[in-house]
Amino acid sequence: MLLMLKDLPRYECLLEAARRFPDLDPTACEAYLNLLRAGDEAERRRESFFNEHHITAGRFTVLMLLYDKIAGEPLPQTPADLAEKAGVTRATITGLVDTLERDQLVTREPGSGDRRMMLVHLTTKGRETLEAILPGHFRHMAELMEPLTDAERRTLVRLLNKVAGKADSMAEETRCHAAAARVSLPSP
Amino acid sequence: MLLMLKDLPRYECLLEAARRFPDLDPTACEAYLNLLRAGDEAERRRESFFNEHHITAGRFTVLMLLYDKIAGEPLPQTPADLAEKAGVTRATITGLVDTLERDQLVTREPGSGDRRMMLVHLTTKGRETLEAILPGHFRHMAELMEPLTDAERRTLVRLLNKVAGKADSMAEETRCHAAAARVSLPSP
DNA sequence: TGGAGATGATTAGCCGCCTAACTAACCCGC
DNA sequence: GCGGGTTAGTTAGGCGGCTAATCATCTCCA
Repeated sequence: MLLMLKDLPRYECLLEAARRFPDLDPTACEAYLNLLRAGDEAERRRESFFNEHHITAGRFTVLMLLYDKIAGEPLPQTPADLAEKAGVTRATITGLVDTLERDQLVTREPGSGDRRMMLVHLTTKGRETLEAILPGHFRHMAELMEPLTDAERRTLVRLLNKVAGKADSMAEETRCHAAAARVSLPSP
Repeated sequence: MLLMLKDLPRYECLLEAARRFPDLDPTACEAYLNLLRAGDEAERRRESFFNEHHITAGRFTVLMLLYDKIAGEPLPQTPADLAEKAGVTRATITGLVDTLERDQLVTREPGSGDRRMMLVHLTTKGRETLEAILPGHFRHMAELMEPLTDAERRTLVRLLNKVAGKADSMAEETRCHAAAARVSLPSP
């Protein structure tokens, strides 16, 4: 969870500041700060909801990934798969699976063939825990989005997708620069 | 930073899932997941930018609060003020100010009158560090929001404000429940 | 066939955020 | 004045994210 300003600067202040900082684009800045704040608020509500159910967002995500295709069968997966789908490093998954295994919500087993691989399975207790949380979680989402009409939700999704796409391409660029740096400096 | 799904479920999957979970509102769920993902992506880009300048988002926020009114004079403030404005606990501010003081970007001094209070000051080095980062930070914001037109930015701000307002009122409600619980259970 | 490099998972250590508990100082009413 | 509740700041401990380094295994090619 990120540290964020509780009360955002007013737009007039941004205009004022833009006079001193030619790089400051007031409408971009306003949109950016509002996005960070709304995302942060939503995350805090989410974590608060999960805390009431004695789980964390990270653990919940792993359980959801193992539960997978909500209509289908739970599917054992490797830590690397989970890391890829969750968008975190494998080391983070190791830590989460450690605590989930301690609480008997998942099990770890050696995988098939390749002896480096592990397979993480959802246990019956894990499935029951998840299914006990899900309805409340869905209601929580619906409550948070309640002030938006369906049309507004569609608009919001469209605009957020534009921003997320841009963020993605910026991340890509950073990775390329890093790779290029590694090539030009073979052994640090 | 929160662990989040990299690829969101498609809308058809949500419709499918809604048949099994009557509490699932597909458009709310889609908007919610997109908000969390976009917020998370933006935070990652932000942290990545700050890392390149050897600072963290938390430390940057504290420096900004001390720099304050961008056009005005740096203003010493108490840790409690900083915590309130940043939306974190006082303990978090203590930790951030510890490292900022170690790096000589701020100083801590006993405050005026009330001997419990401390005043955190921005040092010259702190101000110079911040001013070296700000232009790039503004360009970073502008780049991320570049795919949106001015009209879209205004719309986005309006919709995000609705959601943030709702999140705020939900948090308020939680706090009231907690307070009520404390009253009805005088000594745990 | 055998060694180099790639790819699994894990470990160790840092950081920021949280809550809960503590200390010191303040204020207020008797 | 002085004792009780309140408030400021800190400390201690936990968690979850990250990177970098380690170890085991696999793969591929000379």
